[in-house]
Amino acid sequence: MKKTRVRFAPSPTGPLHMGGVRTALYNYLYAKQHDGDFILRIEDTDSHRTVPGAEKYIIESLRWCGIIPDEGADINGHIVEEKSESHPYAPYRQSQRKPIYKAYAEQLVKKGLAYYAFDTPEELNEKRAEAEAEKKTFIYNHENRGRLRNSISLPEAETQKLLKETGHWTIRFKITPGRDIDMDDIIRGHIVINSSTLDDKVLWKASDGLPTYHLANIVDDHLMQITEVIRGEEWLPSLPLHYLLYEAFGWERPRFAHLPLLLKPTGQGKLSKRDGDKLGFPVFPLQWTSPEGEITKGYREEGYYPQAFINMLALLGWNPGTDQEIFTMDELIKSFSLERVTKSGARFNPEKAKWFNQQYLRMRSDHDLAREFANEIDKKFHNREISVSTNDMSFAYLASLCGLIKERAHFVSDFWEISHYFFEAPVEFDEKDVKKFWNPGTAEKMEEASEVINVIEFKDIKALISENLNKEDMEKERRENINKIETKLTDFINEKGYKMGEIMNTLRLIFAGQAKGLGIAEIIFFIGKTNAITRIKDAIRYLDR
RNA sequence: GGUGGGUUCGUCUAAAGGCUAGGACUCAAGAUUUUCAUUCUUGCAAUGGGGGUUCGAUUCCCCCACCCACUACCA
Repeated sequence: MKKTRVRFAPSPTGPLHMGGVRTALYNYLYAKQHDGDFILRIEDTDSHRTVPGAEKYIIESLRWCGIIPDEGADINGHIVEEKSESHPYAPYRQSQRKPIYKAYAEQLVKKGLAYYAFDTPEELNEKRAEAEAEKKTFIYNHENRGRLRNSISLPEAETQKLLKETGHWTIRFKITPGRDIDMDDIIRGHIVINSSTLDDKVLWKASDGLPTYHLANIVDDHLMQITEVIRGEEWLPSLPLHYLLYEAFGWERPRFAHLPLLLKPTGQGKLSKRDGDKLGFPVFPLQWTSPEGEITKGYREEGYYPQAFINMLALLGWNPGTDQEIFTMDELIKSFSLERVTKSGARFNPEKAKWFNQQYLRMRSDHDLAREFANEIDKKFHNREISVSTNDMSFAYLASLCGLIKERAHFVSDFWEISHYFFEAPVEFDEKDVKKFWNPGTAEKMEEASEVINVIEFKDIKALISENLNKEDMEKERRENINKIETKLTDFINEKGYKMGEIMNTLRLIFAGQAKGLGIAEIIFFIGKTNAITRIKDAIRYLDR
């Protein structure tokens, strides 16, 4: 049994988008499930389209997602250029494999399966334009090649002369017409195509001495002993060509699987790189800065966890056949199968993506969340005093707070919005809520509430933290103290015959600036007695004018 | 235009000829809660159309419609 070897072979023409990440992911899952290798190969045979930084971006994106190539890139995230035991097929960048390809193309010419063509791009464009004017399509194929300038139509001497004198000739694959090509796709099953519909594709071009995608792809997949080619559906039309190429070389071909496309959330067409900013969700895993300096945000910068991002992508076009939706990478490796990949294109749903992140946020420990939240705060207020990350005392406070608010957020970046009033008194009060809850007599009730709070004997969060309790005791104490505050407050409200909603919401308005948020007892427990009373006094002064 | 691929709730999908077409996201309602959120319950909502084959089609076959991809010396 041959060792499973699959590859992800992106072209560094720009940032990798999420469709590309999914293709890489499926390759990776398949490889790991079969105890095989996942190879990264850079297909940069079009030097004009190569974008500086794109290659690095692709590798970093895959690393962020936890998709680490076994071959192709080293542990530092650089494409491997020198052969070694762990990288026997180096270099893994096609531009650096340049010397390899010409001989293979020539080999096909010798076999009579390919030929030299001398038509210039301008000549061909002209032909295409002419055909289009007649509402036809110009195809470089068996019908036309006899009328074009190539080694089939031209005398041998002329061919030799042109090969020597011109620098822009190409080698084209000679398609024999009238053959039904039987193909198998792991996802789509049996497909038949007649070779007459194919054109004589360029395999190699003298202008830059480089192969085209098709040749480079087949040669490298063969040389690198690839066993399964898992790629996007846009390659399905090239499958017959690739079958014929393997046949022409006399090589055993890999098995093929063509993945469904990722479609735009709204409107028509496949998800494209431009959709991101337009529709308000990222299309890229990481932030991308174009060579022109234009910045596009990625999932990482939007606050997504890579695990959530990967999980979401895995389920876009594949399902396990069960109701399970949350998967770790290891679980994905165990459950994945190409047979259960969907055939039809999948429309990407940004709402579901957020939901996935919410699920992962909740699974996170308070400690981890606190660290992430501290970073957020530092980023937000690097010039202000609210810096909690460096202070152990505050960090414990943060962790405890995170445990309380994580149910209410999709992202850590939501945390500040939800909990800012734990760090500083509200700077303004919601007008509607003031109108609703601040009536004649409210000030007096708040005075009373403030007195009640003043006499409650409780330890606030800071006091508990300073006691260095263990986890269980801490949790127990926390609950007991919050309960105590709550009981005293409700007793007061009931004894006075006040309305629960009225008093509680007014207090919330005072503490949080609006009539929504966490439990009053929890807020008091966190901001502490002194702080709570000060806020009430200040609010009365401010609102009771 | 040509070639190929596809088509189940708004979206992602399950049902490999056989229970009332199931689940998730979204949305709505209710319960819980001092508010918001969470949680729980309930609800809305689909087999593109037409022919076959069959006792019985989401499923198999044919035609149509629509969507998508490809159609470069790009990948």
